[in-house]
Amino acid sequence: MLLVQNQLIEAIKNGLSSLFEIQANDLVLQETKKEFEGTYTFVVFPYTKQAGLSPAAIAEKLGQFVLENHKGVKKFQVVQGFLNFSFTDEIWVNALLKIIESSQTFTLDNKGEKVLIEYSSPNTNKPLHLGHLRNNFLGYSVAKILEAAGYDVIKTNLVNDRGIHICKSMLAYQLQGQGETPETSGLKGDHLVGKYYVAFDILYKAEIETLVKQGLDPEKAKKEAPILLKAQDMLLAWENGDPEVMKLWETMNAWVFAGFEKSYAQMGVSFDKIYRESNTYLLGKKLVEEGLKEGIFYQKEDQSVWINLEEEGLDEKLVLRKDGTSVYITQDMGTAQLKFEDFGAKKSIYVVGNEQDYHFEVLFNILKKLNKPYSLGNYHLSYGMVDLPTGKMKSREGTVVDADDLMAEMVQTAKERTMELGKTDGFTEDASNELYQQLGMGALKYFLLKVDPKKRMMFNPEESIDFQGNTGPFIQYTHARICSITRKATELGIELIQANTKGFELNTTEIDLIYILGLYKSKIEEAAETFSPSLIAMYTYDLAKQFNKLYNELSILKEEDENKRNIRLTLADLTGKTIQHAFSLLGIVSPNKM
RNA sequence: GGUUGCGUAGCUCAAUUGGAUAGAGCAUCUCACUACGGAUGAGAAGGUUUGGGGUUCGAAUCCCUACGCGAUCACCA
Repeated sequence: MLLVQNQLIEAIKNGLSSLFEIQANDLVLQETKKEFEGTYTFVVFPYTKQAGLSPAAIAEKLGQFVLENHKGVKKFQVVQGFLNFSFTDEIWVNALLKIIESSQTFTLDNKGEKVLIEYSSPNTNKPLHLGHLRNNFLGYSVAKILEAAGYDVIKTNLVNDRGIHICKSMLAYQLQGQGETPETSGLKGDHLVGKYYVAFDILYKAEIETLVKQGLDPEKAKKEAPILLKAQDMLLAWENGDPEVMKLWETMNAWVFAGFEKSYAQMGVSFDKIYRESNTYLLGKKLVEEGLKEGIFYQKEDQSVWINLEEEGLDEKLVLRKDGTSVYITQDMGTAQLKFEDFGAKKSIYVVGNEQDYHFEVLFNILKKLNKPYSLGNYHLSYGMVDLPTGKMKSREGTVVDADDLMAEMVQTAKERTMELGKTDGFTEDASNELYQQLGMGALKYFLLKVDPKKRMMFNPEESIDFQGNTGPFIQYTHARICSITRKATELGIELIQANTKGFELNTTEIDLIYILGLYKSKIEEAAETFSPSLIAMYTYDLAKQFNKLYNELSILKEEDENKRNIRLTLADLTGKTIQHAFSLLGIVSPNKM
């Protein structure tokens, strides 16, 4: 389609220049609105002054010129200042053949450029929740899209396995754990540890209350609660390598990692390399020391280390505490350095929620000041929070939608829905269970990915995620239906169209479908540039919808005209393959039967 | 309070980056079928794009302003 589009642009340019002596460089064609006839629309309003004619008159003359000078244009229509063009059927069939040829491999040419993407980034003090699901699905999908767009992608995960919050779970476990393990409790490791994170908060709040009752200022009470002080001591002990603390930390972390591994497997996401902050924070400290020598950082009287970013429009920022322990940003500096040493990629994408916009602005500015070779290609893919009707999720207060629970629920819903419809007749038990997985996870992933990543989105746990309309299962269904058609076609010995492009007559439904199919590769490109899986999701929906429309209006295998039958089968086949590929970019499986 | 993002149908989301009568799904109502898979298709209804001003041939989109909702401004991560 691109070729046709460019030819049309050229023809319009020539028309403008020879009719009105207007030299226009960047002409943009728009898609013609559904209610009008045509494929592309050229807006002539901007040229009325230069041409000295009414918009309609310009459009009329220009349309006539293009019709005479461009063989592929079948007709044009003028509506006010909008000039709409339609192409001949032959152009469309040729376009279809080109699309098929280029869809042999859907991926774009290799760009010879490495890109790092970091996503997931869980804390090892609690299980994953709904927000993490959006993060993981997004990160995985963006990685897939970048790969398809021709980049060499390295997926990384930075696990936040150290810090005061980890000590909180540990401390509560020490106090109340009584030797409980995942085995004895029957709880998944991350859930067990999360239980003690909540327990800490309860103890902490109780202590604050007591202190306040004793007449202490609430703000002061928050800082001086004994259990909090103990947690701080524990962090220091950890950084000093205290054997007992280290042992507990290792044990509890191992539980959490085992739990996460299961969750990741269920999500269908993976990583090329997993980093742990416990391994990178020392490197961060080293970078701080270097920067201190070079005068990029400075030390205050209490020994804490800072950077001044006021010139960049930001504040002073702490990079090392007065007791010498590292903070969040110290670790991120170390990780950035380590990632560069490991992979040498100059482009790096961080998939992290928009609550950390400020943090990443600071981090990227620090890296620039340090003049690191990887300091210019950083991008914070800042996605919006998932809101519940009750407001924001808070782990400590238990107002979270747990990731494992939600995924299990989705699979269960898929099962019920499928059994209601009696769709698993002839399936083995294993096959049915696999199908429920694919459908349930497809619904969930599509639900979270179809929305523009930058935007906040709403999730209502009371209303289950749909399986009809603009949903994953709707598109999966379309794919399965197409598979059924192509299976039958093979049995009947019906063939796809070959190179012969003469003598085909097309309906608008077919033309519209060819048009959409032709957009796919440019959608991949666009999604890669904007890091937006939602573009792929919306595209796939449009494609499936257009195919279903055709399916309802026209016969495919029962069509008696051989040319028509074969071209429709070709369209079905290509649609199925495109859906399958597009969904793979979203991390969604397209079953052949459902 | 400073910084920053957002506000579109009852609900959840779109809108080709300034273009035509603002589009989909869900929910509501009507219709199509002995079908190549109905987890479908066609249609109705639903909107002063938060309010008010401005910029121009043309504004959901850009500017100003008021209101509303988030995020952030930690020696938490």
